[in-house]
Amino acid sequence: MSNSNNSNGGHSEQESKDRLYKIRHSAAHIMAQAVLELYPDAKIAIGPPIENGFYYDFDLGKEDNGNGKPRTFTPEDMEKIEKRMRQIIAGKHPFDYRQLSADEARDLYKDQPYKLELIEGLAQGQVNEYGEEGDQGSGIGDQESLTDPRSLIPDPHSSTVISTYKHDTFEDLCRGPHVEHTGQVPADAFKLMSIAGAYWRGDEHNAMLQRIYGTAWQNKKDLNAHLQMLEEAKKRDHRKLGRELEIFTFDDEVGPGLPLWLPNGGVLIEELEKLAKETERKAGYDRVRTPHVSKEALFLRSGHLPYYAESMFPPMELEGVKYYIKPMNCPFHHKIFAAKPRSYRDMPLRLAEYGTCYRYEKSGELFGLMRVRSMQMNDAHIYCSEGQFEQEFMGVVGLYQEYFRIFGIDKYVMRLSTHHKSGLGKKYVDNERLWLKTEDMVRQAMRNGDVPYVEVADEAAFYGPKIDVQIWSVIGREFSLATNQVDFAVPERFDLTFTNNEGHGETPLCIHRAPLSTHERMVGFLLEHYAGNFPVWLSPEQVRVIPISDTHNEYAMQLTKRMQDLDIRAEADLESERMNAKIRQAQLMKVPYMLVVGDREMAEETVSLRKRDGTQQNGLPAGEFIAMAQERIATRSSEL
RNA sequence: GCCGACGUGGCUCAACGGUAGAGCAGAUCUUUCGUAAAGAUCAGGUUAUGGGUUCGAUUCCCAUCGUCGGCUCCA
Repeated sequence: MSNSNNSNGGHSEQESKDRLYKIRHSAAHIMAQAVLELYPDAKIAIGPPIENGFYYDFDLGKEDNGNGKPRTFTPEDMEKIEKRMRQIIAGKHPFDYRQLSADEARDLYKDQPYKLELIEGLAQGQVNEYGEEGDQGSGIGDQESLTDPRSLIPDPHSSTVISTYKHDTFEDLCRGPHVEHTGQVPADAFKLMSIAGAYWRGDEHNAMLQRIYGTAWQNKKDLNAHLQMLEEAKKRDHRKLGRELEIFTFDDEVGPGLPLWLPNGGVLIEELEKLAKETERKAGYDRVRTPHVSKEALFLRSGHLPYYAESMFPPMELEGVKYYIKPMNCPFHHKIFAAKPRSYRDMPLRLAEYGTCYRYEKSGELFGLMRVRSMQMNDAHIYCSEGQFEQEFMGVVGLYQEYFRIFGIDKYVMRLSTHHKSGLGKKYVDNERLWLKTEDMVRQAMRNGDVPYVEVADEAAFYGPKIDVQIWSVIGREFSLATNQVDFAVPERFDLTFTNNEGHGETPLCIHRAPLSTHERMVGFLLEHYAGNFPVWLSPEQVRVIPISDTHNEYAMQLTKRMQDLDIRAEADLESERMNAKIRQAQLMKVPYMLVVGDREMAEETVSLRKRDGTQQNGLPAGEFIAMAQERIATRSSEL
């Protein structure tokens, strides 16, 4: 979502960014005032600026309709709030900063429990300043930290006292900065976008608050551009394109999160698999195959069950033994490693499988192809010695980079996810020494390979740190595409060993990796990435032959057959339709090449080539076109 | 799972207490046409499902299922 490049001539980019930050932050305060005026009993939580706008969280209590359910905002409320916000803006109330002690703050917010809780955190934060460092993730881009509610907690280094900003009747716990007065928030350049539920402090055990999202810009033009961009984004939403291009579908009787791949989707998957198999063969991987179910014992051994049971389909019991459908492939691969004694000469051992896994994702988490319950993973496990680790790990990073080059993916962030002390023994394997060691190995490898990354604490897998490649769906949702994980724990649980060159048993490290993600997420992502305009090699239908009238059908069929025999995915459109209509059909299906054939072409053994982008080349010898198409396909060219 | 909104033929949408209508897609017939839509006819819906209110429900209420926007979680 980061490519909304608005050019503000005259201002530096940084100035412009700062200004937007202040506008959005101030708009959040103004909205909170408006809400408090309309709902005097509302409890206010937090309201930070975020990418493209701002939000504020409220607790409206349970009064009203007497049904005991929390009171919620309605779309009509949004209009009222927006209207009141404009009035506050017109009032040009100055934003005044002041500092106060914790006790003064407690008194000021005595009726605001959420604020009181924040104040306690701040007060304690000061104590902490001398002890252990706070929870701040480092090095992540500002947009990231903007979306993190924790960033609202004032900077511990500057807050020996608590600060507030006040405008008109509203005073909020805040470290700023803000515009000078409310009039500097452009009244025609903001819009309240949606109402959503959100947990207090992002914790699902806490109360569910009402969040209002707004978008705010420097001027009306930018606002309109943003709204326009959202409209455009909807058009390339993979769910919409997936239906239009007949890639996949869902069926109520099959179940939520269980996609059915239509023939066109089948082609995409076959091509991706072909790519993966070729690449992995060259990189020294061995292909294996494993069952979809196993006894409970396997997942108990791997340690997944206690961490993962919630996300697994419930077990089925047969002859007194519980079986689970696999949510991941690793335990099976570990068993393949263990199938015979291993020597250092076998290492590294790279076991690859496009494994089909099932995860019982919570119903509200499902999202088109990006988050599903059945998935085929571009999985592999690399068993290696510590000395081989760096080369193997970076070999995988190299694979990503090669794939991203092929697909022209450049908008991604590599994210190193590390453990957090507080989760040891719960979320994470309880061995801090190995955590620190492996995390450092990954950092070292990334640095040596000169690969930029950001680091985030408390996001690791339970068995070790990982590098995820973060991407964004076209509507702005963030996902991990590829993943590359270090596992220092599970091989030991499986008693995996190899004999080293000194004749001693040694436990290997395991790298779990999925550079092409799952078919589901990859196809979902690629649909949006290409807006459905797949490169020729990936296109479900590569060539559509369009005879002008039925006297040309035979020539069209001959041509089509000739291409099909060469493994080009070609179809002839023999419908009783006008050529224009046939071209339109092919355009809508985003077929890269259309070959129009009529009397002239038939006589000369040529084709009239129309590419998807509208360019045209008449009188092209058929053989020449075929050679060109074959070359594009064979080299997986991105060129049309 | 949580908060909210929504759910009409394959798709996009209309009607909104009086018992469903259009365009596209589909089928048939006519048309044989030079770079994004030829014409006609036909077929297709127990208005997600199950209850309730009512003389009468697609329209109002409840539940279930599903989808969407978020939260939480994640490949």
